[in-house]
Amino acid sequence: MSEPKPLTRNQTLVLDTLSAEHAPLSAYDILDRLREEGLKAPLQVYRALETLTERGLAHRLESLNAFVACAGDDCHRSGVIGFAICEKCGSVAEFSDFVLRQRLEGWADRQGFHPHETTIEMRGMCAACSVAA
Amino acid sequence: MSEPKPLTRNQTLVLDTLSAEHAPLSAYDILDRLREEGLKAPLQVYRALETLTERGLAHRLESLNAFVACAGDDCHRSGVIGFAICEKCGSVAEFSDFVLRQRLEGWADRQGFHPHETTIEMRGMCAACSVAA
DNA sequence: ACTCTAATGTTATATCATTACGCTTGCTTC
DNA sequence: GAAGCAAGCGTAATGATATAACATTAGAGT
Repeated sequence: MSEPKPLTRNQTLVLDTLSAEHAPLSAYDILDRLREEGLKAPLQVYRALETLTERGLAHRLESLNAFVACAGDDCHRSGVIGFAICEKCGSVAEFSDFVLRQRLEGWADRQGFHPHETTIEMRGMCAACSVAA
Repeated sequence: MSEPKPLTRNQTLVLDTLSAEHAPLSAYDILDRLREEGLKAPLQVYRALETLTERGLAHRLESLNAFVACAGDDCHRSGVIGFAICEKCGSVAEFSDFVLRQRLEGWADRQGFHPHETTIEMRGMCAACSVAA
C-alpha cells in the first residue's frame, strides 16, 4: 500500500461537480458545468469519469447513462453495490448487502459464470416523494 | 382475462429477429436485419421493442443498451429478473431468484422506497468461455 | 538523459434514442 | 353507419450518449 495517487485537475473538476449535485449527471451535463473551467470536449469528461469509477470515487448508473459521486468513503471495498434511484426527484441511495452479494455469487458459482462487474439498480419512488404524492 | 392480443407485423418481425440471435442486439442491429422486410427507421424498431418489453417477451439490457428475446415463457410472471452476460461470446443467461427479490424488497420496505423497475446484470465470462480461456 | 505510463487536447465520427406530425386501422358507442 | 377514440404505423429531423484516432505533455523511475 502506497500513497493514494492524487487526482488530476480534470478528475478533480469532474468529481467536485458530481459531489455538488444531489442527482445523477450525464457526461454532457458535467461538460456543460465545466465549460467555464476550460473543458471543451466530451472525451475529457469521459476520461476523468473512467478513472473515477475505476477508483470507486464515482459510479455509473447504467439505466440512466449517468454518473454520481460515491456516497460512502469505502465503495472500493464493498464488492457489489446497489442503487435506488428516485424517478421523481432524482435522488440516489446506495446500498450494499452481503446476502444479496452471496446470492449472486452462489448462482454464478453454480453456473460457472465469472462475474466481472455487477449492476443492481432499482428505479422507483423514494420515501420523501411517496409521502408527497 | 381475455385473449392475449396478437402481435402486429412489426412486433413479430422484431421478436423473431431477437429470437433467432444468440446474443443481444441493439435496436440498430435489428433495424439492419429488417431493412429487406421494409423497415426504414429506428423508431419502427423502438416502438415494437417498447411493446415487447412491456409484455415481457423481450428484455432490455441496460448495461449494453441492447435487447434480447425472453428466454422463458413466463417472464411476465416473475417479478425480478437477473441477467448474466458473457463479455466474450455475448451469451445471456436469465435467472430469477426469490431470495434475491426478497432481499431487495426488504431493503426497499425499510427505506420506504417503492421500486417500479429493477435491473440486475452481471457482466463477466460464461462457463464455456472460461474453459476455453 | 532515457523511457515508460498516464493523462491531456482536439477533431471527427459512431452509436443510441426521441420529437413531431400526420395517416391508417380497428374498435366501440351512440 | 357515423363519430370518436386508442394503438399502431411511416417518415424526417434532431437530440443525446460515447468512442476513434492522433499528436502532445507531465511525472515517476532508472
